Amino acid sequence: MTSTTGTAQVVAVCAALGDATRWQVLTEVGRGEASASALADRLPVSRQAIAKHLAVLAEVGLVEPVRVGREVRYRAVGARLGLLARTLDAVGARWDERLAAIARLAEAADD
Amino acid sequence: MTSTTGTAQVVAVCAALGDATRWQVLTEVGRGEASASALADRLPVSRQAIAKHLAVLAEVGLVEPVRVGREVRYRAVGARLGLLARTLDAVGARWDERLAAIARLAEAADD
DNA sequence: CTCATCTGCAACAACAGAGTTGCACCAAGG
DNA sequence: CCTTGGTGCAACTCTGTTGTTGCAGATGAG
Repeated sequence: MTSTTGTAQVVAVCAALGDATRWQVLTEVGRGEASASALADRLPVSRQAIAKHLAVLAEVGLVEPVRVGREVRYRAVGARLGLLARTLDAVGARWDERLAAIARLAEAADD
Repeated sequence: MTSTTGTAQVVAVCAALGDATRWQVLTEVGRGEASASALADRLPVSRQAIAKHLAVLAEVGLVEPVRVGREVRYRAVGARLGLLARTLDAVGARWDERLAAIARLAEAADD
């Protein structure tokens, strides 16, 4: 198990986050554990559509199923989002650092 | 000017990052400024496909066009990625903090 | 036991997007 | 001037995804 996220997983998680309805489902789950049926009452889509979104979110670890009696509630996993955030930040920092290095070289060449 | 990213923009940027080919284009640009034609030589897709990906990336600010003579080179904007990372991290932290608060309540109820 | 409710599977329609090819246009260099 | 390499636009195909409806199966409540 790596502490850094592979590029394939980065793409997968971002793809999961890159849908307006799915983001709405995710944030709603973030407000508190909820089942697909409960979410269908609050959101303007059918229960099955929400179930599919939850399956996608669970696939990449952004959400976790919790069996409560006969219903399946889902809870948001903040750590997964935090891990992605750190990976993205590291990549972005590398780009900017590279540009800064080039800028330093150009400045040194002026002498 | 907000220091936090709106949900619509979060979804848009994540959607831009949620494609394997586009991520490949982005990381290649991150290695150094490059034009669509130059990228087409290194990647297994046509120049027009790359041009579309660059347009999507530029739309959300992950990449920036730089005119050099008659060619248009693109450079990766790490700050944009860093901003997204901070937004995602804040959201994830909120979820986990909420869960921790519930855990504290449950523990207090045990007394 | 019976009923209501929640879940899961499957088939289908509709839309979005990724990729291609082809052509026109512009600008630098011989 | 003319050629060459780069960009931009448009149309088309094709695959994947989103969302729907319908039905069957499980499971707790009365």
